Amino acid sequence: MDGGVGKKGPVTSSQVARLAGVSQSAVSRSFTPGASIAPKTRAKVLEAAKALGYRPNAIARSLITSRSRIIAVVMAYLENLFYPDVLEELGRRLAAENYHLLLFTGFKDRDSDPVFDQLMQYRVDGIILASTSLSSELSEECAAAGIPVVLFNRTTERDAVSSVTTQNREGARKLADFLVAGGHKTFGYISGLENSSTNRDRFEGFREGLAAHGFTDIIVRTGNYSRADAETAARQLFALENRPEAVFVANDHMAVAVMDVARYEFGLTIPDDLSVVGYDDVGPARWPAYGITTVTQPIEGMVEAAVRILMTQIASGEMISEHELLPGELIVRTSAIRPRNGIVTVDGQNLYRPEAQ
Amino acid sequence: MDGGVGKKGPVTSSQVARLAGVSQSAVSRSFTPGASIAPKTRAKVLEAAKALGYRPNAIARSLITSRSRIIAVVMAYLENLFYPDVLEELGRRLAAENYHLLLFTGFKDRDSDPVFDQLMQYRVDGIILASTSLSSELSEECAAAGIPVVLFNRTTERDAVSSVTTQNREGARKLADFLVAGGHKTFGYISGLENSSTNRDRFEGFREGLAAHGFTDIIVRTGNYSRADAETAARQLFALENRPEAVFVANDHMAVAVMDVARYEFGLTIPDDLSVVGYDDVGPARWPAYGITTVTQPIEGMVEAAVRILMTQIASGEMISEHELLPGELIVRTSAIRPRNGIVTVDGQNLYRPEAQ
DNA sequence: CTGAAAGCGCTTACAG
DNA sequence: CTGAAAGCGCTTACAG
Repeated sequence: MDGGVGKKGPVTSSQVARLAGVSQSAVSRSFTPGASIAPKTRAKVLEAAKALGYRPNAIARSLITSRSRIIAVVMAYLENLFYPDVLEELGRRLAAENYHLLLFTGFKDRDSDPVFDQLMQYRVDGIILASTSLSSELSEECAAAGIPVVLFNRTTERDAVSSVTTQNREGARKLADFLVAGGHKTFGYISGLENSSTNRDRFEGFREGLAAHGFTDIIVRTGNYSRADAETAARQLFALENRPEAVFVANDHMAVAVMDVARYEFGLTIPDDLSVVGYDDVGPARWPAYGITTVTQPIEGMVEAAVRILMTQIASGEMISEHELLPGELIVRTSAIRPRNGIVTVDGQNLYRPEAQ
Repeated sequence: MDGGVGKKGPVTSSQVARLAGVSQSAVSRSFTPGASIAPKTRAKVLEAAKALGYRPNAIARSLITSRSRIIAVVMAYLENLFYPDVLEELGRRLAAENYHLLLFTGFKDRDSDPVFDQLMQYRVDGIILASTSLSSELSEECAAAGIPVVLFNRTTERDAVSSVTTQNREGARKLADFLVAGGHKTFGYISGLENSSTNRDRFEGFREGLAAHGFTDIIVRTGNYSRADAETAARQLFALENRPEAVFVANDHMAVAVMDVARYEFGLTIPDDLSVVGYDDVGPARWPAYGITTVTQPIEGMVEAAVRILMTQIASGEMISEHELLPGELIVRTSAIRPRNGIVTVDGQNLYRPEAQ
């Protein structure tokens, strides 16, 4: 019997109590931080617990405290490396708060019902929602059920549900400024999912930015945040007689695909024949083969905010929504022609900050 | 009160029972597939449940059945896209089996104790372990505690714990054959984590394969499965006076970094100046910028096997270990000089199958 | 500081 | 097919 773990399944607090010669309550108190228990008693209990290999049953504890210490993370697809990065940071952060991460992924991002049902059955303490199509439906259902929800990297019209995003509109406007300052005259946009708030904000910011300089024509194609669709969109765009000089792709994940199509199918040289800018500052954007000029989304800050909002709401029991809006930075690399002015170097990174001059 | 969900928290089976005019047992039976309940009674119950927005409390159910229907997935890092792909497939597959996925990630892959403690407290029904450093320790602790474990993409010396891997040794041998057939005479290897079984198998297969053709010298550098370390290793390798003509990088994730260093820091043309082969067939390996000649690891098959092994063990209660060893295919792309013979095209993919001739 | 007792929301023999 | 009752492993007033 290594460590006292026998065939009869996990050890219970009563078994520990018997061995330690105390009541079952005393065992429970020994494992509850801040409970009123004599140090001596506690020591006896911990010794017995160790001898038997006892660990409190979190399921039983949940039932009585009606706190599962589980946070559900809904992330339909992980194809875009941005999300695995977020997931890793969430794992770290939630563990630090002594919470656990129940992951919902790999489902066809259409109907929320099955997912919602599971969430409810496990009485999760909170939900982080990073799935575009599901957002509105699911978040309303959860809010109605009194479960704290934070939308991650997206918002809905309803103000009542908390969200963490970055300043997509401002970021996209900066990209427009950057491209105009670089001397480009014609522009294309390869969009993400058309009903996603992030896509809308990025497109609007881009349009506003260009309009401010008198450019009102943007050739738009749809990439749906997927590599395959982005490739198709790029093919359409580059086959055009009047191919735009600069293309803003709604995220880096697609921008990589767009650059591949430009180079390997159309023989274009980047940035001489075509400038490409993206969004997110995801891994491949930093690889020399791509060197994408892009706007960062600060994952650590976003995750920290999401967890903080959730913890606050769980602790207070109040459903007061918060909206955290973090800034992003335009990082200048090699995928687009650079303007003469406005680029500053900070910590070895080239940033576009025209206002700093 | 939308849907009957009021302030007093989730609805219980007793409340449904009262509304439906039946016993609480009857409500429970209505939600238990195969339980003995009259269709009429069940209809009444379901109606009442719907009116109140009732969902069975999975926590309470777990407590009594001592089945949590939760599978823990331990995956220290998600930097290598292979793992997010696995995770997505696991999400799909486990959901199909009506299981849930508790994810442990983002921890410093050193000491297993905190992770193990959490696993135990939640009484997970099974564990899928895809973290190199933790494997041996954690898997033994879990086995001792009677929790089914499957090692994913790794094995330990102890035969007692189940595992799912691909034929790394055979795959690496094929790569050696391929490179020799391509006319290469000098060889390098950039390794993964040196204590990982996968790395050991790949290296041994490679060495055996080369030795069979009379090549016994391999210049080895350590990449630890990380991009940063792989870059350093590549720099060392390429700075050598007698740089090898062909390099086998232990996985595609690192191979991308190695190719970047070769091209952008050493000005090498691939494959004219240098042949690179990898392993896994991960996303970027398929991008035209890399086109890595590599050996596949069939994610769907691996996940299917891992889940199947777990389900079997959970159902039987027996701790009989299984070892699933899936084959991989050598896919020929553009990162290495091709041999004249042995390449066949199947479903639009070029495979190296010299024996098929 | 401690123990006896109630109770969290279910499942499941048991008796009818 | 149905209901009353026991019990899963805990936490937490309550009384001492």
